[in-house]
Amino acid sequence: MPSKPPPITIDAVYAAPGYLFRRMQQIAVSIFMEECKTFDLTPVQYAALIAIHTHPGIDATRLSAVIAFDRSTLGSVIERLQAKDFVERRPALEDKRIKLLYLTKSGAAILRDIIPAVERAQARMLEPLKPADRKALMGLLVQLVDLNNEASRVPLRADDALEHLGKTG
Amino acid sequence: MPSKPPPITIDAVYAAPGYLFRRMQQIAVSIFMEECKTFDLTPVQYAALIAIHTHPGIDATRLSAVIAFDRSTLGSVIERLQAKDFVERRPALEDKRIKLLYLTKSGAAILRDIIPAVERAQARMLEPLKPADRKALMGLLVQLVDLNNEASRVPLRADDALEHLGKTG
DNA sequence: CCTAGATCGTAAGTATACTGTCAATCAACA
DNA sequence: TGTTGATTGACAGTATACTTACGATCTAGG
Repeated sequence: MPSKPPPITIDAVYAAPGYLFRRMQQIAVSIFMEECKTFDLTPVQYAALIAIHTHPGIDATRLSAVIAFDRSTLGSVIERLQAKDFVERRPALEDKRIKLLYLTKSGAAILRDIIPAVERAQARMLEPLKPADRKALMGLLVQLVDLNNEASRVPLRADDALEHLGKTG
Repeated sequence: MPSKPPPITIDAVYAAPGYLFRRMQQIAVSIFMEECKTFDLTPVQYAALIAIHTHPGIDATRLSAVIAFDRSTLGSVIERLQAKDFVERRPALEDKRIKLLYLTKSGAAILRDIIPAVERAQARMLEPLKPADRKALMGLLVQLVDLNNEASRVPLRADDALEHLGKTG
Protein backbone atom coordinates (compact mmCIF):
# COMPACT_ATOMS: atom_id res chain seq x y z
CA MET A 1 0.00 0.00 0.00
CA PRO A 2 1.15 3.56 -0.62
CA SER A 3 2.82 5.38 2.25
CA LYS A 4 0.93 8.14 4.00
CA PRO A 5 1.67 11.64 2.69
CA PRO A 6 3.74 13.59 5.22
CA PRO A 7 1.81 16.21 7.19
CA ILE A 8 2.27 19.85 6.21
CA THR A 9 3.03 21.31 9.63
CA ILE A 10 5.67 23.39 11.27
CA ASP A 11 6.32 20.55 13.72
CA ALA A 12 7.71 18.43 10.89
CA VAL A 13 10.15 21.26 10.17
CA TYR A 14 11.31 21.41 13.80
CA ALA A 15 12.43 17.79 13.58
CA ALA A 16 14.02 18.05 10.11
CA PRO A 17 17.81 17.74 9.91
CA GLY A 18 18.10 20.81 7.69
CA TYR A 19 16.25 22.97 10.18
CA LEU A 20 18.31 21.70 13.12
CA PHE A 21 21.58 22.33 11.28
CA ARG A 22 20.56 25.88 10.41
CA ARG A 23 19.44 26.55 13.97
CA MET A 24 22.60 25.11 15.49
CA GLN A 25 24.72 27.22 13.14
CA GLN A 26 22.82 30.35 14.21
CA ILE A 27 23.43 29.48 17.85
CA ALA A 28 27.12 28.71 17.25
CA VAL A 29 27.73 32.05 15.52
CA SER A 30 25.86 33.86 18.25
CA ILE A 31 27.96 32.26 21.00
CA PHE A 32 31.19 32.90 19.09
CA MET A 33 30.38 36.58 18.62
CA GLU A 34 29.45 36.94 22.26
CA GLU A 35 32.65 35.37 23.58
CA CYS A 36 34.83 37.25 21.08
CA LYS A 37 33.09 40.61 21.11
CA THR A 38 36.17 42.46 22.32
CA PHE A 39 38.02 41.23 19.24
CA ASP A 40 37.03 42.55 15.85
CA LEU A 41 36.77 39.08 14.24
CA THR A 42 33.92 36.96 12.86
CA PRO A 43 34.03 33.14 12.86
CA VAL A 44 34.82 33.11 9.17
CA GLN A 45 37.56 35.70 9.51
CA TYR A 46 39.01 33.69 12.38
CA ALA A 47 39.12 30.52 10.27
CA ALA A 48 40.80 32.41 7.43
CA LEU A 49 43.45 33.82 9.78
CA ILE A 50 44.18 30.37 11.25
CA ALA A 51 44.51 28.87 7.78
CA ILE A 52 46.89 31.61 6.64
CA HIS A 53 48.87 31.16 9.83
CA THR A 54 49.14 27.44 9.14
CA HIS A 55 49.97 27.95 5.45
CA PRO A 56 51.78 31.27 4.99
CA GLY A 57 52.00 32.34 1.37
CA ILE A 58 48.87 30.49 0.31
CA ASP A 59 46.80 32.06 -2.45
CA ALA A 60 43.09 32.90 -2.22
CA THR A 61 41.81 30.03 -4.35
CA ARG A 62 43.70 27.42 -2.37
CA LEU A 63 42.65 29.08 0.87
CA SER A 64 39.04 28.73 -0.20
CA ALA A 65 39.56 24.98 -0.62
CA VAL A 66 41.31 24.67 2.76
CA ILE A 67 38.46 26.23 4.74
CA ALA A 68 35.68 25.23 2.34
CA PHE A 69 34.42 28.69 1.42
CA ASP A 70 33.38 29.87 -1.91
CA ARG A 71 36.08 31.78 -3.80
CA SER A 72 33.91 34.87 -4.27
CA THR A 73 32.95 35.06 -0.62
CA LEU A 74 36.54 34.71 0.39
CA GLY A 75 37.53 37.72 -1.71
CA SER A 76 35.54 40.09 0.45
CA VAL A 77 36.58 38.32 3.65
CA ILE A 78 40.23 38.91 2.75
CA GLU A 79 39.49 42.51 1.83
CA ARG A 80 38.10 43.12 5.30
CA LEU A 81 41.03 41.37 6.95
CA GLN A 82 43.34 43.53 4.87
CA ALA A 83 41.45 46.70 5.81
CA LYS A 84 41.96 45.80 9.49
CA ASP A 85 45.65 45.22 8.80
CA PHE A 86 45.52 41.56 9.87
CA VAL A 87 46.54 40.23 6.47
CA GLU A 88 48.91 41.24 3.73
CA ARG A 89 48.81 40.34 0.03
CA ARG A 90 51.93 40.12 -2.08
CA PRO A 91 52.03 39.36 -5.80
CA ALA A 92 53.69 36.05 -6.66
CA LEU A 93 56.77 36.33 -8.80
CA GLU A 94 56.23 33.20 -10.89
CA ASP A 95 52.55 33.76 -11.61
CA LYS A 96 51.16 37.24 -12.13
CA ARG A 97 47.59 36.10 -11.52
CA ILE A 98 48.27 35.02 -7.97
CA LYS A 99 48.46 37.08 -4.78
CA LEU A 100 50.07 35.41 -1.78
CA LEU A 101 48.59 35.82 1.69
CA TYR A 102 50.52 36.47 4.88
CA LEU A 103 49.59 37.47 8.41
CA THR A 104 50.74 40.88 9.56
CA LYS A 105 52.15 41.38 13.04
CA SER A 106 48.70 42.54 14.19
CA GLY A 107 47.16 39.48 12.58
CA ALA A 108 49.48 37.09 14.39
CA ALA A 109 48.91 38.99 17.64
CA ILE A 110 45.11 38.98 17.52
CA LEU A 111 45.17 35.30 16.65
CA ARG A 112 47.26 34.53 19.71
CA ASP A 113 45.03 36.67 21.93
CA ILE A 114 41.66 35.47 20.68
CA ILE A 115 42.33 31.73 21.09
CA PRO A 116 41.10 31.47 24.70
CA ALA A 117 37.86 33.23 23.82
CA VAL A 118 37.35 30.90 20.86
CA GLU A 119 37.99 27.88 23.10
CA ARG A 120 35.39 29.17 25.54
CA ALA A 121 32.91 29.65 22.70
CA GLN A 122 33.45 26.14 21.34
CA ALA A 123 33.02 24.69 24.82
CA ARG A 124 29.84 26.67 25.47
CA MET A 125 28.19 25.35 22.30
CA LEU A 126 28.28 21.79 23.66
CA GLU A 127 27.99 22.62 27.34
CA PRO A 128 24.30 21.66 27.72
CA LEU A 129 25.11 18.05 26.80
CA LYS A 130 26.61 15.42 29.05
CA PRO A 131 30.32 14.86 28.28
CA ALA A 132 29.68 11.45 26.73
CA ASP A 133 26.99 12.94 24.50
CA ARG A 134 29.33 15.73 23.40
CA LYS A 135 31.84 13.17 22.21
CA ALA A 136 29.14 11.15 20.48
CA LEU A 137 27.74 14.20 18.69
CA MET A 138 31.14 15.40 17.51
CA GLY A 139 32.02 11.94 16.30
CA LEU A 140 28.84 11.64 14.27
CA LEU A 141 29.19 15.14 12.86
CA VAL A 142 32.80 14.63 11.78
CA GLN A 143 31.69 11.46 9.99
CA LEU A 144 28.69 13.06 8.36
CA VAL A 145 30.51 16.17 7.18
CA ASP A 146 33.29 14.05 5.76
CA LEU A 147 31.00 11.61 3.99
CA ASN A 148 28.89 14.46 2.63
CA ASN A 149 31.89 16.50 1.55
CA GLU A 150 31.22 16.12 -2.15
CA ALA A 151 27.57 17.12 -1.74
CA SER A 152 28.72 20.61 -0.76
CA ARG A 153 29.13 23.23 -3.45
CA VAL A 154 32.58 23.96 -2.12
CA PRO A 155 34.07 20.65 -0.98
CA LEU A 156 36.91 20.74 1.51
CA ARG A 157 40.27 19.97 -0.09
CA ALA A 158 42.58 20.20 2.85
CA ASP A 159 45.45 18.26 1.27
CA ASP A 160 45.05 18.79 -2.46
CA ALA A 161 45.08 22.49 -2.06
CA LEU A 162 48.50 22.50 -0.51
CA GLU A 163 50.51 20.71 -3.13
CA HIS A 164 52.06 23.98 -4.21
CA LEU A 165 53.58 24.41 -0.78
CA GLY A 166 56.18 22.19 0.75
CA LYS A 167 56.65 20.21 -2.42
CA THR A 168 60.17 21.51 -2.65
CA GLY A 169 60.82 21.21 1.08
CA MET B 1 50.24 23.14 36.71
CA PRO B 2 48.98 25.35 33.90
CA SER B 3 47.30 23.65 30.93
CA LYS B 4 49.10 23.56 27.64
CA PRO B 5 48.16 26.40 25.27
CA PRO B 6 46.05 25.07 22.39
CA PRO B 7 47.90 24.74 19.08
CA ILE B 8 47.22 27.37 16.40
CA THR B 9 46.50 25.11 13.47
CA ILE B 10 43.82 24.58 10.93
CA ASP B 11 43.39 21.01 12.17
CA ALA B 12 42.03 22.32 15.46
CA VAL B 13 39.42 24.21 13.44
CA TYR B 14 38.37 21.09 11.53
CA ALA B 15 37.44 19.40 14.82
CA ALA B 16 35.73 22.44 16.36
CA PRO B 17 31.95 22.27 16.85
CA GLY B 18 31.42 25.70 15.31
CA TYR B 19 33.24 24.72 12.14
CA LEU B 20 31.34 21.44 11.83
CA PHE B 21 27.99 23.17 12.32
CA ARG B 22 28.79 25.74 9.65
CA ARG B 23 29.99 23.05 7.25
CA MET B 24 26.96 20.85 7.84
CA GLN B 25 24.66 23.81 7.25
CA GLN B 26 26.41 24.54 3.93
CA ILE B 27 25.95 20.92 2.89
CA ALA B 28 22.30 20.87 3.98
CA VAL B 29 21.46 23.98 1.97
CA SER B 30 23.30 22.62 -1.03
CA ILE B 31 21.37 19.33 -0.94
CA PHE B 32 18.07 21.12 -0.43
CA MET B 33 18.66 23.40 -3.41
CA GLU B 34 19.66 20.49 -5.57
CA GLU B 35 16.59 18.38 -4.77
CA CYS B 36 14.25 21.37 -5.06
CA LYS B 37 15.78 23.10 -8.05
CA THR B 38 12.64 22.81 -10.16
CA PHE B 39 10.77 24.78 -7.49
CA ASP B 40 11.60 28.40 -6.96
CA LEU B 41 12.00 28.11 -3.18
CA THR B 42 14.92 28.38 -0.75
CA PRO B 43 15.02 26.48 2.57
CA VAL B 44 14.12 29.63 4.45
CA GLN B 45 11.26 30.48 2.13
CA TYR B 46 10.01 26.91 2.50
CA ALA B 47 10.02 27.16 6.29
CA ALA B 48 8.16 30.45 6.13
CA LEU B 49 5.49 28.99 3.84
CA ILE B 50 5.00 25.97 6.10
CA ALA B 51 4.65 28.20 9.14
CA ILE B 52 2.11 30.45 7.43
CA HIS B 53 0.23 27.34 6.30
CA THR B 54 0.15 26.07 9.88
CA HIS B 55 -0.80 29.48 11.30
CA PRO B 56 -2.81 31.43 8.73
CA GLY B 57 -3.19 35.09 9.61
CA ILE B 58 0.00 35.27 11.63
CA ASP B 59 1.92 38.55 11.57
CA ALA B 60 5.56 38.96 10.60
CA THR B 61 6.94 39.45 14.11
CA ARG B 62 5.25 36.32 15.44
CA LEU B 63 6.29 34.41 12.36
CA SER B 64 9.90 35.34 13.08
CA ALA B 65 9.55 33.80 16.55
CA VAL B 66 7.92 30.65 15.19
CA ILE B 67 10.73 29.86 12.77
CA ALA B 68 13.50 31.58 14.73
CA PHE B 69 14.54 34.14 12.15
CA ASP B 70 15.46 37.65 12.75
CA ARG B 71 12.64 40.13 12.11
CA SER B 72 14.65 42.18 9.63
CA THR B 73 15.65 39.15 7.60
CA LEU B 74 12.10 37.93 7.51
CA GLY B 75 10.90 41.19 5.99
CA SER B 76 12.80 40.61 2.78
CA VAL B 77 11.94 36.90 2.76
CA ILE B 78 8.24 37.79 2.84
CA GLU B 79 8.76 40.41 0.14
CA ARG B 80 10.21 37.77 -2.17
CA LEU B 81 7.41 35.33 -1.37
CA GLN B 82 4.94 38.09 -2.12
CA ALA B 83 6.66 38.94 -5.40
CA LYS B 84 6.30 35.28 -6.44
CA ASP B 85 2.62 35.41 -5.47
CA PHE B 86 2.97 32.68 -2.84
CA VAL B 87 1.97 34.89 0.06
CA GLU B 88 -0.54 37.66 0.64
CA ARG B 89 -0.50 40.42 3.26
CA ARG B 90 -3.64 41.98 4.62
CA PRO B 91 -3.82 44.80 7.16
CA ALA B 92 -5.31 43.79 10.50
CA LEU B 93 -8.48 45.64 11.47
CA GLU B 94 -7.83 45.83 15.22
CA ASP B 95 -4.22 46.92 15.01
CA LYS B 96 -3.09 49.25 12.25
CA ARG B 97 0.59 48.32 12.75
CA ILE B 98 0.10 44.67 11.86
CA LYS B 99 -0.11 42.98 8.49
CA LEU B 100 -1.52 39.47 8.48
CA LEU B 101 0.03 36.74 6.33
CA TYR B 102 -1.86 34.20 4.24
CA LEU B 103 -0.87 31.69 1.58
CA THR B 104 -2.20 32.33 -1.91
CA LYS B 105 -3.53 29.48 -4.04
CA SER B 106 -0.09 29.25 -5.73
CA GLY B 107 1.56 29.21 -2.34
CA ALA B 108 -0.57 26.33 -1.10
CA ALA B 109 -0.02 24.48 -4.37
CA ILE B 110 3.76 24.78 -4.44
CA LEU B 111 3.90 23.71 -0.81
CA ARG B 112 1.94 20.56 -1.63
CA ASP B 113 4.11 19.83 -4.66
CA ILE B 114 7.51 20.48 -3.10
CA ILE B 115 7.05 18.23 -0.04
CA PRO B 116 8.40 15.03 -1.67
CA ALA B 117 11.52 16.84 -2.86
CA VAL B 118 12.07 18.27 0.61
CA GLU B 119 11.66 14.79 2.13
CA ARG B 120 14.27 13.46 -0.29
CA ALA B 121 16.63 16.29 0.63
CA GLN B 122 16.25 15.70 4.37
CA ALA B 123 16.86 11.98 3.88
CA ARG B 124 19.95 12.59 1.75
CA MET B 125 21.57 14.76 4.40
CA LEU B 126 21.72 11.82 6.81
CA GLU B 127 22.08 9.05 4.25
CA PRO B 128 25.83 8.45 4.78
CA LEU B 129 25.18 7.41 8.38
CA LYS B 130 23.89 4.08 9.59
CA PRO B 131 20.20 4.24 10.58
CA ALA B 132 20.98 3.94 14.29
CA ASP B 133 23.51 6.75 14.02
CA ARG B 134 20.99 8.96 12.22
CA LYS B 135 18.59 8.58 15.11
CA ALA B 136 21.34 9.22 17.65
CA LEU B 137 22.53 12.36 15.86
CA MET B 138 19.03 13.80 15.50
CA GLY B 139 18.29 13.08 19.14
CA LEU B 140 21.41 14.85 20.32
CA LEU B 141 20.83 17.80 17.99
CA VAL B 142 17.23 18.29 19.09
CA GLN B 143 18.45 18.30 22.68
CA LEU B 144 21.31 20.69 22.02
CA VAL B 145 19.28 23.16 19.97
CA ASP B 146 16.58 23.18 22.60
CA LEU B 147 18.94 23.62 25.53
CA ASN B 148 20.86 26.34 23.67
CA ASN B 149 17.72 28.12 22.53
CA GLU B 150 18.29 31.18 24.70
CA ALA B 151 21.88 31.50 23.50
CA SER B 152 20.59 32.34 20.04
CA ARG B 153 19.98 35.94 19.12
CA VAL B 154 16.52 34.96 17.93
CA PRO B 155 15.26 32.25 20.28
CA LEU B 156 12.49 29.99 19.06
CA ARG B 157 9.13 30.82 20.63
CA ALA B 158 6.90 28.24 19.03
CA ASP B 159 4.11 28.52 21.60
CA ASP B 160 4.35 32.03 22.99
CA ALA B 161 4.14 33.51 19.57
CA LEU B 162 0.78 31.97 18.91
CA GLU B 163 -1.23 33.21 21.84
CA HIS B 164 -3.03 35.66 19.60
CA LEU B 165 -4.39 32.77 17.55
CA GLY B 166 -6.73 30.07 18.72
CA LYS B 167 -7.22 31.59 22.16
CA THR B 168 -10.82 32.17 21.32
CA GLY B 169 -11.25 28.81 19.60
C1' DC C 1 55.65 29.81 -31.72
C1' DC C 2 50.91 30.27 -31.06
C1' DT C 3 46.45 29.23 -30.12
C1' DA C 4 42.85 26.39 -26.99
C1' DG C 5 41.69 25.61 -22.62
C1' DA C 6 42.35 26.09 -17.71
C1' DT C 7 43.03 29.04 -13.69
C1' DC C 8 43.27 33.47 -10.85
C1' DG C 9 41.15 37.31 -8.92
C1' DT C 10 37.31 40.16 -9.35
C1' DA C 11 32.70 41.86 -10.13
C1' DA C 12 27.61 41.88 -10.29
C1' DG C 13 23.51 39.70 -8.74
C1' DT C 14 20.59 37.13 -5.23
C1' DA C 15 19.48 35.46 -0.53
C1' DT C 16 20.31 34.89 4.39
C1' DA C 17 21.29 36.80 9.01
C1' DC C 18 22.38 39.97 11.96
C1' DT C 19 22.92 45.17 14.03
C1' DG C 20 20.95 49.41 14.62
C1' DT C 21 17.33 53.12 14.23
C1' DC C 22 12.91 55.21 13.08
C1' DA C 23 7.87 56.63 12.69
C1' DA C 24 3.43 54.97 13.52
C1' DT C 25 0.65 52.88 16.57
C1' DC C 26 -1.05 50.80 20.66
C1' DA C 27 -1.55 49.77 25.69
C1' DA C 28 -1.22 50.97 30.41
C1' DC C 29 -0.75 53.87 34.06
C1' DA C 30 -0.74 58.30 36.78
C1' DT D 1 -6.94 62.04 29.84
C1' DG D 2 -2.55 62.44 28.50
C1' DT D 3 1.94 60.84 28.43
C1' DT D 4 5.29 57.11 28.85
C1' DG D 5 6.81 52.89 27.19
C1' DA D 6 6.40 48.90 24.27
C1' DT D 7 5.49 46.94 19.74
C1' DT D 8 5.28 46.68 14.53
C1' DG D 9 7.11 47.03 10.18
C1' DA D 10 10.51 49.39 7.60
C1' DC D 11 15.11 51.01 6.49
C1' DA D 12 20.27 51.33 6.40
C1' DG D 13 24.46 49.03 7.32
C1' DT D 14 27.66 44.88 7.70
C1' DA D 15 28.99 40.06 6.73
C1' DT D 16 28.35 35.41 4.81
C1' DA D 17 27.45 32.32 0.88
C1' DC D 18 26.37 31.26 -3.32
C1' DT D 19 25.84 32.09 -8.96
C1' DT D 20 27.57 33.50 -13.35
C1' DA D 21 30.69 35.99 -16.04
C1' DC D 22 34.91 38.34 -17.56
C1' DG D 23 39.75 39.90 -18.33
C1' DA D 24 44.40 38.67 -17.41
C1' DT D 25 47.43 35.13 -17.33
C1' DC D 26 49.41 30.66 -17.61
C1' DT D 27 50.01 25.92 -19.75
C1' DA D 28 49.74 22.34 -23.30
C1' DG D 29 49.21 20.76 -27.89
C1' DG D 30 50.19 21.14 -32.47
